[in-house]
Amino acid sequence: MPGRRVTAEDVARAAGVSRATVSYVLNNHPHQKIPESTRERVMQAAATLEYTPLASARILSRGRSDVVVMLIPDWPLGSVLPQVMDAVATGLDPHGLELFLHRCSRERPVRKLWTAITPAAVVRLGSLGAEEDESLRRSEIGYLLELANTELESGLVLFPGIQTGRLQAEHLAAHGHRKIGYAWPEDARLAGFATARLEGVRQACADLGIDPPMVQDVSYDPATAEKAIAAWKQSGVTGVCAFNDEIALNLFDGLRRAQMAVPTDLGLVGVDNLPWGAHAEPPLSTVAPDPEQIGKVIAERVVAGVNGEAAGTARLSSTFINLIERESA
Amino acid sequence: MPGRRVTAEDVARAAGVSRATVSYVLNNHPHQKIPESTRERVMQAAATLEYTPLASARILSRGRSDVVVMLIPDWPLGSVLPQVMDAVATGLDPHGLELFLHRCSRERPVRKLWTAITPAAVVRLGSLGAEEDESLRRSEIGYLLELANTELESGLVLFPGIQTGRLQAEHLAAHGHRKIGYAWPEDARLAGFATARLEGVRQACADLGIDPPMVQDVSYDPATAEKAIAAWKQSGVTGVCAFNDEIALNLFDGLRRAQMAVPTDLGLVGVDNLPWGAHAEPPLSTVAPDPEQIGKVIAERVVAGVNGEAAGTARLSSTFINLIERESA
DNA sequence: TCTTGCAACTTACGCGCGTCACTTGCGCGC
DNA sequence: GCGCGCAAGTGACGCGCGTAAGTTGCAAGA
Repeated sequence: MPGRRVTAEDVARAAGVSRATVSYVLNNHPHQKIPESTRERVMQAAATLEYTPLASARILSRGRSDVVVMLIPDWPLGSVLPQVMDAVATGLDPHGLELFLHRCSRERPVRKLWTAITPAAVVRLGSLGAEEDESLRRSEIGYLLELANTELESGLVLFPGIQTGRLQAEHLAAHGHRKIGYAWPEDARLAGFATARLEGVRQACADLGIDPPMVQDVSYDPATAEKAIAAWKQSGVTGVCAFNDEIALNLFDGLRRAQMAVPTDLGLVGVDNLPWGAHAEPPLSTVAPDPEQIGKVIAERVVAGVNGEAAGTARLSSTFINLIERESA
Repeated sequence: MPGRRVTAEDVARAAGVSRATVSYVLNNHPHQKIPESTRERVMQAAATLEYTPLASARILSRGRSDVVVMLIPDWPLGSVLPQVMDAVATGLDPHGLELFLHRCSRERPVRKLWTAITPAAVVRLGSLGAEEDESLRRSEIGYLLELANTELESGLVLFPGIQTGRLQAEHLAAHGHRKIGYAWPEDARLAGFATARLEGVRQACADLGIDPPMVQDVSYDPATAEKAIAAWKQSGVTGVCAFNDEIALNLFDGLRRAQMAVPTDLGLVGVDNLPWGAHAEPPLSTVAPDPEQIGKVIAERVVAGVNGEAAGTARLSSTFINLIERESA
C-alpha cells in the first residue's frame, strides 16, 4: 500500500543517467567532473521524487553512519543536561550528524546497542560499570568520547567538578565563613558528581587553611534538611556548599522553619542555577555550568573524532562554569 | 588496528557449517530443523568469537530495524517523562526492541531522521507542526504511534489531560471550594498540555454548576505568583488548580510571603507528584500520572504495531492517573 | 590522419545479512 | 534393490548504496 520506496535507481531513471552518477552528484564526490547541467537534472529529479537514501544501505557500504549516540545514565535528569544535549545536537547538525539519546540502566545493558545501531560516535556520560565500559572500548565504534567528572578520571572533563567545589568554598570564604559544611545528595547515582565537587571543596579548605568540610546527607525530604542544619549548627558551621540548587532550596525551607536567617545564621551556595534559585528569598548564590558552551565543545570533539583527527584530552577550562554571586552567602 | 570485524562467515567457519545455518540458528528460524548438537556448536562459536551481527546489514536485508525512536519535543523535561521513557524501554526490551530518544526542535527538522535511522516504530509525543507531521506520516516508518493530550486529537491519549483537570477541580469542590482559579504556565511550549487540563477543569465546573475557572499566568517567578494570588483574592477565588506541582509550589511561597495560609486562605492542587510536594507545608494534593503504567502501555502498543497487528485507538483509562489527597485543599 | 588526453559518464563489485530454493544423506517399506 | 520422504544443510540472490576501475566521445596536438 505505501508504494515502494524511492531508490537511487528511480532518480537515475528520471534524470536519464546511471545510478553511479546520481550517487556522485548527491554526495559531491570530489574526484568526479560533473557539468552543472546534469548536476541540476539529478538534483531536480531527486527533489521531485523526494528521494531519501536508505540509511542502512549507506552505512553498510560506507562502513560508518551519521548517528551519534549519547549514553545517559538513569539519574534523575536535571535541567542542565537537557540543555547540554540540545546544544550538542545543534553543534552536530551542520556536519550532517544526528544526535540520539539512550538511557542506560543496570538492567538493560548497552552491549546490545551496537546490534541496533552503528554509531559514528558514542558519547559516554559517567561510567557504566567496568564490564560495560570495557566492552564499549573494544567495540568497533568509530569514536568514543568519554566524559568525566574529575580531572582524575580519564576522558574529557564535562562538568569540572573539582573546580565547581572550589568556587563554592571560595565564595563562602570570601564572605567570611571559616567553618564550612557540605550537603551531600543521598541518591547514590549522583555519587560520581558529588565526590568530585566535595573534593574541590576539600582542596579549597586546605588551601585557605580552614577545617575540612563537615559532610551531611540531604535529600528532598525536609527531615534530612533539619537534621543536617542541627548538626552543622552544633559544630559551628556557618556556611554550606550544597550539591545542587534543589538541595540548597530544601535547606532554605529547613532554615525558615527553624526560624533561622540566610545568610546570617547559615550561608548557602548551590550548583546549577535553577530558575527558582534566582527568585528565592534571599536569592541563591550558585555555580552555573554553561550548557551552550559545554554542548558546543562536546560537539566539536565528536566532529573532530569522527573525521579521524586525534582526540587529545584537553580539559574544559573554567570558562564553562561561573560563580553567580547573589545574596545567600 | 582494531582487527577486522567478526562476521557470520567467521562463525560459520569456526563451527564447520555454512553461513546460512549460522543465520538460521542465531535467529531461531522456525521452518528449519536443526539438531541440538549443531545448534550448540554454532552458539558456542558465536560466543567465543563474540559475534555481533551488523545492524545495518540486518536492516538492509530484513527491511526493518529493531530500533524504536521516541520524539521528544524540546520542552523542559519534567520528572515524569524520563520515568515514562525508562518504562517504555523496559517494556520494549523483552521483544528485542531498543529505545532511542530524539529531541526535536523547530530548528532541527526531524525529516532527516529517516536518513540516519530506519526505525521499526516512531513514537511521536505532541505535535511537531503540520508540515513535519505530514512528512512523518508519509514516510515509510513501520509503525507510528502518536500520543495526544486530549481525547479531541487523534492518537493514543498519553496523559489524559481532560481527566486530569476534572480530578483537580472535583477535588477542590469536594472540599467546599465554589470559586476556582487556574494557574496557567507561561511557557508556550506547554500550551498543548495546559489547554487539555484547563478544558477538564472547565467541564468539571460546568457539571458542578459553578463559575468557570479564572485563569492567571504563573511561571517560576514569584512576582507572577503574587500577581495571580492578588487577582484571585480580589475575585473571591478560594481554590486553585495549578498546571503542575512546580507552579503550585511557587504559589505556596507567594502565599507565605503574603501571610496567607493553605488551604484556609487558598486551596491548591498540582499535577505530577513531585517529591517536594509531599514534603511541603502543608503537603500538596496532586494528580499523579503513573509513569510505569503509561510506559507499559506505550511499549505494548509499539510491540503490537511492529508485529503488524492493527493499532486501534483505545484511550488510556483513568487508571493511569490518580488523585493523591493530601492537605493543601 | 592518427594518436593522446581528458571530461563525462557507466559497469560492476562488495558491504553483511536473511532467506528461498535446492541438494545431499539416509532409513524405510515394498 | 529401488524409489520415496524427510531431516539436515548448502548455494546463491537481493536488499540499496558507495566507489574503483573501465569505457566512450570528442577536441587538441603532432
